[in-house]
Amino acid sequence: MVRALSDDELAAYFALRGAGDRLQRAVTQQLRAHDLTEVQFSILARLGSGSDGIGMSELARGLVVTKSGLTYQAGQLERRGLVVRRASTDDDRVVLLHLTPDGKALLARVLPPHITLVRELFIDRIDPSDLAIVRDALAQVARD
Amino acid sequence: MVRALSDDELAAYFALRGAGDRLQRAVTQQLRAHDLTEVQFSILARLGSGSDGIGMSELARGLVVTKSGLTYQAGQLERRGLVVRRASTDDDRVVLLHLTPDGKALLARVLPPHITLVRELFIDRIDPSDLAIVRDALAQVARD
DNA sequence: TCGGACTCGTTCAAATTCGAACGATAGCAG
DNA sequence: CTGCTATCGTTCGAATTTGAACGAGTCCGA
Repeated sequence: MVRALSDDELAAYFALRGAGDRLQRAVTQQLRAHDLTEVQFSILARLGSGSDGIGMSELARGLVVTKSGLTYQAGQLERRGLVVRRASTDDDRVVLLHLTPDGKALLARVLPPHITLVRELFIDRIDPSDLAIVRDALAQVARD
Repeated sequence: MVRALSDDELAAYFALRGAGDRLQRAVTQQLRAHDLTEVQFSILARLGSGSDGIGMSELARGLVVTKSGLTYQAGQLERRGLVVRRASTDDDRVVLLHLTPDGKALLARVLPPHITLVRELFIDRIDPSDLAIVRDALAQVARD
């Protein structure tokens, strides 16, 4: 038998979905001004967070996209000169994706308003003393 | 000047995205056994939560989908006999979407495992004494 | 070293999604 | 009542996303 969700539990679940949707909508809309989709931004942001390139499969696992979807978007970004593909020296099967200088420059333009948006919609709406609780709780959900 | 996000804030942001993605992946995979996409399930679930039909635009606003996307999916569900379109008596522009008996039956089959999944991945991972805090915090984010 | 199982990134066709139209209806100020 | 504006759901073409192949490379036990 399945135990139904209590009102509190249901409300928490809806709040999680609602918060995610809300943030996604706002981010998507903001990115459109820079001709970037959410997926494309995620790729650039992930590449920008480290100094080395990232393999396609590893990248696809981190984002919410299939390998073939990433192949397509990597092509779009490469066509715009924001990203380059390079062969891996370690593993001949692997294609490493790297940011170009143009890609870094675009990321540098897009990131500040993105951070402002996250602050406005997420961080600033949570009581600072609750933030650690929320962070830890959500991290448990995200955990594999 | 944009104030950067602190480590804690950034971790909270990533945790939110991670939690949402994690849940979405698991739900999507589970629904595939019933030949339903996440969007289709959302439509059925929303229709099932009330006894009256819901207008297309109102429905689209609640879900993360455009009006034209909803037109398409409503067509898919109608083709499978899970849903029917009816004219609204109040407003001739409005098309009300209703669950059919088959739609209700399918929803009744899909909901229990869905609830079990939500419990397993979300509710049970959060300390019960923290749940209210998480719920309220996320509700603030979801708020318009 | 061989062979089988796995992972890599890509290709392809099909399914889905989007945004910009559009015709029809509602609501409201004058 | 008459315009004007907004909202309704749909259509259309283009863009994106998916899943199932595939060829190539890696790994590991026999």
